[in-house]
Amino acid sequence: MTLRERKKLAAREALSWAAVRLATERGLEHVRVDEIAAEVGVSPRTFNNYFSSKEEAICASGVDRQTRIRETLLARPASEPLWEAVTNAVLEQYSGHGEPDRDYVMRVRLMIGNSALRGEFLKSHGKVESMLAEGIAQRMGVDPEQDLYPKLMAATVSGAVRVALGHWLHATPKVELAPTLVEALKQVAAGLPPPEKEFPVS
Amino acid sequence: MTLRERKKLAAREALSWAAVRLATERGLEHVRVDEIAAEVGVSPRTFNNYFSSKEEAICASGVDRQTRIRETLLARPASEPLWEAVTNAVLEQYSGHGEPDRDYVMRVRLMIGNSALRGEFLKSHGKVESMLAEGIAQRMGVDPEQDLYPKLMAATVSGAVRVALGHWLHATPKVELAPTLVEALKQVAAGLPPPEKEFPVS
DNA sequence: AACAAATTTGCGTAGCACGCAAGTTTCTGG
DNA sequence: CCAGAAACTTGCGTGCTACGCAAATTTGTT
Repeated sequence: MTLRERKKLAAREALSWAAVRLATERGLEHVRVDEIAAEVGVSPRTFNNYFSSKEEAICASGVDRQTRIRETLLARPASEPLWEAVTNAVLEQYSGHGEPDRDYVMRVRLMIGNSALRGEFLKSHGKVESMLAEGIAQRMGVDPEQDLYPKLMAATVSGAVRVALGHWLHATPKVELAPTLVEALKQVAAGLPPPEKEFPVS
Repeated sequence: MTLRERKKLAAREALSWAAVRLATERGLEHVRVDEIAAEVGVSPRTFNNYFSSKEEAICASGVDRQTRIRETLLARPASEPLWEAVTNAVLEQYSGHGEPDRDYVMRVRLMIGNSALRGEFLKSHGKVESMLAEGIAQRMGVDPEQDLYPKLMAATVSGAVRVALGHWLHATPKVELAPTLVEALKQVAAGLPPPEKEFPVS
């Protein structure tokens, strides 16, 4: 990787993290773009070369990492059934911060809590969803524009992840993330069978 | 319904439609907030009392209508199985413009095509998703904060609708909307079984 | 070392969201 | 029908922001 690219990536990440840090400290509305730029030692104009809003900058650090879900998925053994592979790929994404990653929690809470960020959060999940769809299509060897399946599965998985994240954040008493993710994915993979109040007949 | 409320609603809809009309004519970036306000005969400041951006205004007309999905769902006969009721509720939402509603097509195409609007589009679908989750929870008689199921199903359905819409818009040759929706919903309700290349056993 | 390509930066501009404090319309109860 | 209250509209002012453009700087290539 060339120097240029490394520098660019570093700047991008630095800006994103600075944005997150300042926003968690003072609240998003009390952070100005200039300050984020200053924090990194870069001109305000440059900030806008990387991101077109502070909201985007805040979400970027998450998206960038999760965008690799495509590769993560393709790296799974080909023998694995599709749903299993996808589930494992998702879990790998979130296994870095197994549980006690305060920073990560803060960031997600920030994103979901602040209404100005929720929109950008959804937008960012959209990007991840595209990546995932590509990965699925590639693994299945089908054209994602022709066949509904990949996008459908990507949307479903992405939705499940989103819901699981939200639940994990707000649940009282606390629950663990990984099991919640697994449970959510298992349910959608089973077609969300309506929970029976009585025991189902065998 | 009191006069005040009627006027307010009328203003809101007028603003939203004016925004859509102007945006389809000239492209979003060549529409200024002042013009939208002028078109409706209202002060620019008032526009911002209703919407906090042109993007929001454009999506609003769609969201407002679809927000009724909660009532639509609750109005379905209680005897109907959940998935069936949800599917029918969704179809009802989109049956008004069965197929040839040019205005509607233009608006959706505008929203999905323009990158500035895609974010707002996702945001708006998020609102619909919440409504749907509430409806499902209410119909099931469970607490949506406690039980994952309603949000999970809402996210899944909402994702399927989104994908179906996208496919319907871009597919060549053209496909019909309703069958596409039904197919997408059927697939997610079945847990997206991996399509077999060979015939499945039994 | 020298040239080409990409990136940063400052400047200028147009636009926008929103708080606030009148002014205006609608609603309510007597 | 008529006050007084409540809701909504409007104009103004302000600070922030996104982005085009062109010059300066940095990085890559031969």
